[in-house]
Amino acid sequence: MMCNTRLSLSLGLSTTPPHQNNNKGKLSTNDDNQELTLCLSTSSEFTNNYDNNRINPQLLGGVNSSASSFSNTSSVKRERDASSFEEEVENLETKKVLLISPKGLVDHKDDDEEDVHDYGTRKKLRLTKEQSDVLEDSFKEHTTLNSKQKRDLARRLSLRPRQVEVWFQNRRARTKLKQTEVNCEILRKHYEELKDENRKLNKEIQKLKSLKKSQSFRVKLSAATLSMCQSCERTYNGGATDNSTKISYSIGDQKPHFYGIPSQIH
DNA sequence: ACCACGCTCGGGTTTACATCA
DNA sequence: ATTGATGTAAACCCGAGCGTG
Repeated sequence: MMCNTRLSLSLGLSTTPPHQNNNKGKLSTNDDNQELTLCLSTSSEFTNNYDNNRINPQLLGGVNSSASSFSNTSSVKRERDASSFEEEVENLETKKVLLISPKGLVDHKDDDEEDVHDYGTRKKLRLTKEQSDVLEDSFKEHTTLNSKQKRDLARRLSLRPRQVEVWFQNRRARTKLKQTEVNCEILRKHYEELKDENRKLNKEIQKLKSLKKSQSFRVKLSAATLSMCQSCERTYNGGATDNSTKISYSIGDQKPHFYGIPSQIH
């Protein structure tokens, strides 16, 4: 257990870290922070103070101006079960020393405010099995939530509506990703089939080419039996009488014109 | 019609945490 | 027992679209 006692004293106007700003990324000043606060606690107590009672980390840490400036904390044991706000306040009351302006400590966190570690790093809540199951069941019924459904679900699961909203957003993203993977696999199989078909067709082409070659060889052997091509009327007449092997060549035509051979090419 | 505002969503990213070698 | 790599998922950021006053 960490017992590094920390003493923090800060004074003055501070800027809310972007990551905890409700206005998503837009920096804003918080006039309410114009207060003098002195906190004495262990590091884990700092966590509780900030997570549950919304002390601005600027007030705890002092002069830093970004969330990452507070991230040098050791890992904090995650809280699987959401404890009630009252319990947290009670814990705080026994641990903290608050000299001036308790406002920051006693304000209940808003729906959109997230949990953060001491010094401003966000704390990641793991949903319990039961919470996940309920959310999954709800997702099966409807992949999006209206405000009332969200609130009801949040109340039922002791979560903030924002957490329910985020869960559904991430769940939809996961579903889509999975579907994309399935589609990708289908396309891959289709591609393999086409490749296979293409290979077969190429084989067929090679067969035909070799057949054509052998036929052309036969033509050479029976060159003397050529006769007129009826379509182009160009003649290389060898005077043969057997028209089963007759062939004629046309000027400007690469393809030989066959006679007597069942309509293979012409 | 235009504007400001709030809300929600999708897509992408960050990061706390768990697990495993 | 410790540690680094890796995967997962909660939380976040941002831009876009829509409804409303």
